[in-house]
Amino acid sequence: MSPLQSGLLGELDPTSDRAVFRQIADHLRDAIGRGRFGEGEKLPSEAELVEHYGVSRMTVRHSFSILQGEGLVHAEHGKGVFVRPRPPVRRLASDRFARRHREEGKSAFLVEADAAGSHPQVDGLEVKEEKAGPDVSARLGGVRRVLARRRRYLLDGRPVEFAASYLPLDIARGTQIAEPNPGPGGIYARLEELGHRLDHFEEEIRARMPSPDEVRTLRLASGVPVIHLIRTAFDAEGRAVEVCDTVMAADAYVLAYQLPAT
Amino acid sequence: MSPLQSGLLGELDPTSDRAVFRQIADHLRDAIGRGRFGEGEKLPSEAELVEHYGVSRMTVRHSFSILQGEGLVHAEHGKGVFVRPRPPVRRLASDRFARRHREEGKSAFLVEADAAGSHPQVDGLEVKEEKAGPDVSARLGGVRRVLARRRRYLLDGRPVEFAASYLPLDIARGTQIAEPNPGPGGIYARLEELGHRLDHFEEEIRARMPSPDEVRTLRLASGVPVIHLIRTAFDAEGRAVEVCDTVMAADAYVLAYQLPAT
DNA sequence: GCCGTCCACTTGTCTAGATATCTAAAGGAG
DNA sequence: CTCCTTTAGATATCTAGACAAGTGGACGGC
Repeated sequence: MSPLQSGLLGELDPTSDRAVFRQIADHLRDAIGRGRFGEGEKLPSEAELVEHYGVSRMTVRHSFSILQGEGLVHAEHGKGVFVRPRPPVRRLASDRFARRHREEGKSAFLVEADAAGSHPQVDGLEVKEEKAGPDVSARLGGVRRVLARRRRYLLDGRPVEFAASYLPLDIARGTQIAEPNPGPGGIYARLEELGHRLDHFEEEIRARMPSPDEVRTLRLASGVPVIHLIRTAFDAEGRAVEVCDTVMAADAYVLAYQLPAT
Repeated sequence: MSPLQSGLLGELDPTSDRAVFRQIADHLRDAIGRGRFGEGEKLPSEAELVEHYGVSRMTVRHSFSILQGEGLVHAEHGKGVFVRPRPPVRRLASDRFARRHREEGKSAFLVEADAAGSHPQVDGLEVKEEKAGPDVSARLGGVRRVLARRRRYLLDGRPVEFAASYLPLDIARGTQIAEPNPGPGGIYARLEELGHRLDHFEEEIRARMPSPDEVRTLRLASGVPVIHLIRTAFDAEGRAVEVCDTVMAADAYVLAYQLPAT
């Protein structure tokens, strides 16, 4: 174990009433903030910090767990604790469902990812008829049974988002929307061909910590929230024709909207 | 200490390779999910769980810390660990800056909160001229110095959001925008009176875990992310006339947007 | 009735170990 | 040179205790 360079991290303040593990977390956070430890770089090992601060190992681990909860660092078993690199973010523009994009024939996800130079993938596709949950049913105007399309999206091999689309059965049953591959332009193009000219979308955005299921599905590091987006598509007659429920890894996305001032 | 009702929580599976503290966290999470412990209700004390599972206290505490990180529970020193109640959420509609609302004379925050039956407050108001940070400068088209307006918003005494508005000095200096109270309709009404007819807004949304500063300012429970919203206002000539940087407690907000399908 | 003290119960912090498991590099057998 | 074993160092899990500090009720003095 190489000795820790003095001055790299400060010393504990025994007069402070701030808990020791918090002081150590503060030191490390500060050092990361100052760029003393760069992205992806390894922090001092637990043993080194035990030595440096003269505390027990559990105390140092507690400090690390604080920083993990903040999403600043991540631990790798047998290797060390590393500054978490900020992954490239995908920008979701508010015009991503504009008709002109749909007419190019590829789905919104694939078009955008290609443009950003990433390798996109779709995964775990599942299409089936099922009973609508209460929330979905309410948003679709009370329908009981829906066609559900679920899928997961990956960027350069990393899962970033999974989504479920729900459509009323009287619209989707027997159409290409009920096929695994909905064809060029995606289900929105098919909806318009079926006479449901899309008028507008409503999106609701929440952020929260992920459930254990979501951690698994999106392979989330600890300290990474999710963005929960619920989009409802309305046709020209004002009918809700689709609800899309999307959960995104928050560190992979920026959502961008343009609002009129009128 | 009252004995734990048997059957309330399961027993450990010694053959499982899942860590004990995770199994306990799973049991508690499951029990909360099933409504076995309702919102605001007290979970069994550490000592009771130590007794029930036959493990050491640190192990039980580890389980609790997992659930805290997920935002499911919160601990109160000397009292117990409680299921975290879901606070009422405030819905931010995408037309909240529409001119027709501005003309009513009250600020967007106060109007909405009153409508929702809550008691709104604004706090820590600070108005001053300063050097623009690189991000703000870039968004405002390269201006170096700006007027900064900072404030914190509270709902029924709970801080839910703090925001900083930045305006180019050549627009704001010497106007009512530079006063603590910008007058009826807020700074957007003043901007329009000054000849900057607002054309549209751009909003960028991110979600992440809060910094320690943000935890303090918003009095955030652990396991609650923040929504970071950056809005840029453009006038009819296409000039960026304001950047507003807002950090919101994620558990207090739903953002709603309406998008055209064209 | 009121007020303070005391006590039981609670979570918060910290220690000093033990054992397990994973990683990567060094070293030896073939 | 290749492949396997060993080994050092790293994190993961768990224990059994110690003392600190906040909460709230019981109880007694007044």
